[in-house]
Amino acid sequence: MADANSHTQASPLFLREAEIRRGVELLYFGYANMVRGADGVLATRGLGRAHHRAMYFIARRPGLPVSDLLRLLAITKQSLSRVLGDLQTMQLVAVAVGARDRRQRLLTLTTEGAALEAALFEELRRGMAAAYTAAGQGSVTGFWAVLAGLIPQADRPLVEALQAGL
Amino acid sequence: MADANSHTQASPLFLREAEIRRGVELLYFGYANMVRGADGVLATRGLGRAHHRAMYFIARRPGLPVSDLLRLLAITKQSLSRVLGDLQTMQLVAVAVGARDRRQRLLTLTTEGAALEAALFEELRRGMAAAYTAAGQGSVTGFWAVLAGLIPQADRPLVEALQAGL
DNA sequence: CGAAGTAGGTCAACATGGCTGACGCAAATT
DNA sequence: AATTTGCGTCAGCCATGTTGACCTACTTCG
Repeated sequence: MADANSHTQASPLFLREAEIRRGVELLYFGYANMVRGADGVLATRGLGRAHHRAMYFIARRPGLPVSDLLRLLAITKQSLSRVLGDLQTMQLVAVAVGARDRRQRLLTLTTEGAALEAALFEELRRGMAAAYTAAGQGSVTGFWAVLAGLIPQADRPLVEALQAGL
Repeated sequence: MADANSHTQASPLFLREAEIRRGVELLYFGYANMVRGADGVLATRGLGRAHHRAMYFIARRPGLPVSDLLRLLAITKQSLSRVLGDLQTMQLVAVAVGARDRRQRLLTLTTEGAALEAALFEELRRGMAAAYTAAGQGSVTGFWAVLAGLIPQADRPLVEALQAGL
């Protein structure tokens, strides 16, 4: 890590191709390894990564309307409906009619769904906590800052809303 | 692990669930947005993300044997062979018989393949460079450190070999 | 040398999770 | 009253992953 700072003066080199590629590759492998951890748990239930993503966001924002989940996942409603159908059939997700807007379907995890999500999250937590610890707290801020910079302006409110009021 | 936390007063909170979830989410959205950038270029050629990943690593390590590419992508050879077949048919990738080991097929990009990879890389570069700039150089080191920590020990040499001798 | 292991290719069948397009309905908005 | 919005659904297609079986060519090792 002292090595990574070895170009102390040279700003012109800051955006060199090698540094971009390093970021691309670490992001690729880091993401792949993070999600791989949960696959084992998912397999025991016959679920896939798409189910995990949906459950994750529902856990994060109980009462989430379908339209919000669609925006977060950035997939079509046809794709989501298959996943959501599975989760409802398996009694992992429950829907409620919106109070303010009765057209909305508000999504929540059932008790069983919450338990499964917790088990899945534990897999993510294990890897992420180890990475935070190995890198040190100072690194975590930088990690967040660069990743936030990858998200287009237009999408940031979506992500921030997810993380608001923790 | 107590040691890594010991330099702040809020140590017990360092690995709080909210901070883990923030990392998970930023990693998810950051990765998704990075790769989305190249989709437009890929679509003009009728290619998918799997083709991009293969071309990326071949560009990164010209003369890469198939077995190494398989390890990097972590997919089966049957899956890869479809992708590689497409790329060879489209004259984007060329194969050569290994000199030391004649069983090996060493992969390289053709001139046309290299041009396409450059265009795809430019899409990645744009987003990553903007994120590096917005976050600042200090953040980039932390970004790398945390991501590296997500990669299991066993896989690190693979990634480091990719980045060696830049 | 001969046996065993390795690098790679191939056929076939199947699963997952995206997509488009076309409809329909109930509820909210104007 | 007309329009828009939120959601669901049928039907079919595509990209990309999987398993398992089987094959050749080449290298390595006893």
